Amino acid sequence: MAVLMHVDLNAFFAEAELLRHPEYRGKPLAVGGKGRRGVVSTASYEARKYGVGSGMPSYQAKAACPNLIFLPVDFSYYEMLSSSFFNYLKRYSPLVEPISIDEGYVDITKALEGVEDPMGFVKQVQRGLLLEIGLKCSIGVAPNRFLAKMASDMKKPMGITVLRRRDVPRLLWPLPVSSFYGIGRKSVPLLQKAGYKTIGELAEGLKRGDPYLVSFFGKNYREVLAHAYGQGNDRVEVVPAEPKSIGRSLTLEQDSNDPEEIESRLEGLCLEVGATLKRERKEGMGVSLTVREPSFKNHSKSLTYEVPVSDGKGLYEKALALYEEFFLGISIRLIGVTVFSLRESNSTDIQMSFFDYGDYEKKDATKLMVQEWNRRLEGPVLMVASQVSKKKDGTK
DNA sequence: TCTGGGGTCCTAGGACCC
DNA sequence: TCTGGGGTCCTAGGACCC
Repeated sequence: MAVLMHVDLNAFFAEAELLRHPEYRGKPLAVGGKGRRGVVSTASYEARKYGVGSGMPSYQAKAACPNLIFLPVDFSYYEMLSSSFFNYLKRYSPLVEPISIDEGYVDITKALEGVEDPMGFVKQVQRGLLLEIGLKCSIGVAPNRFLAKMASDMKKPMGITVLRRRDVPRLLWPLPVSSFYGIGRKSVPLLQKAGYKTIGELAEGLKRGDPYLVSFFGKNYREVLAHAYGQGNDRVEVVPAEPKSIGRSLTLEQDSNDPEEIESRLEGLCLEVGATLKRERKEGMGVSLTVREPSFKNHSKSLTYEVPVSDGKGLYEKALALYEEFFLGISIRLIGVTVFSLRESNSTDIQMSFFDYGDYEKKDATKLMVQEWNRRLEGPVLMVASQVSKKKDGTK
């Protein structure tokens, strides 16, 4: 049987700030958006005593805790620490799967062979992380991903929880359905109304095949049933999955219906997405524009094209067309743009620097590049312009 | 002074093809 | 005339996670 650890960094953003601001240690601290509409990303444990927590509007956090030290999110710093964290984990087993910036799975089945004190091994992982990098973590140890994840949540901070299948009735079933991984804000009240308050009650209903639950969970039914009885996938994927979409969004400081303001924000977002596409060497066949109304009602318009979007400028043209066609004049709280149907971009920096070939078929772009080379080298012309067919656009 | 930002996955309906 | 059925792609919306 597999042995998996789920390692979860405790109050990661806050602890990361405390590492470089030791003077704030012992004081209530929160990391989040400082703007009028900002929210708390992470609160330190001291701040949590005041009721400050993730998702709370920043102004409310400051009201709840007047001494709160409030710092902006510094993602690239956290990413740096995060990669140290995952590299550290790889010293115990090569089978490490990052799940997010602050948590991951480690398959320690092999690593534990011949180890006399498995609990000591796990304690060493936790202590070493604190000693060497200065980060606190909670660790769940279990025979599969689901149980390991549930286990790491059970003791925080600096907890270690072993959750074997035989422990499920005692340790998992008494928990409220809200703590079940995959059951969120919207589902909890519905399940409660149907009489399922604890995971144990849910497990019983699932086993019984309650038609309400069958329809409620749909194609996930079998997996949820397995999870409720402590069974599940035990594979740890070491090779990172390719991203499926890249996007940016922005909540405006004030709701606006001013096209000039909105378009300039949109352009900024598109340029950022374009920069990420370039850095990740990706291009996308689809563009989606998202708008949130002041009422919090979301709308999205998306289109798939025949020619990939690979840079910020080309993205902005498409996003702007969607904005003008569908959202011009309406009042907006948030605007976002996403590129999807990603594929590997084979464009090199040299190709990109010659010209923007976003409006051309890819093969034509290659022809154009040859032309460009020939022109610059004043060498033989290998192709003539008439052979290059210009395509209007990939818009369907 | 209500409610961020970056993602993944699922559902459902319509178009289209065979 | 009285309405197939499966598969795939696209789009819009929404739940959920960190």
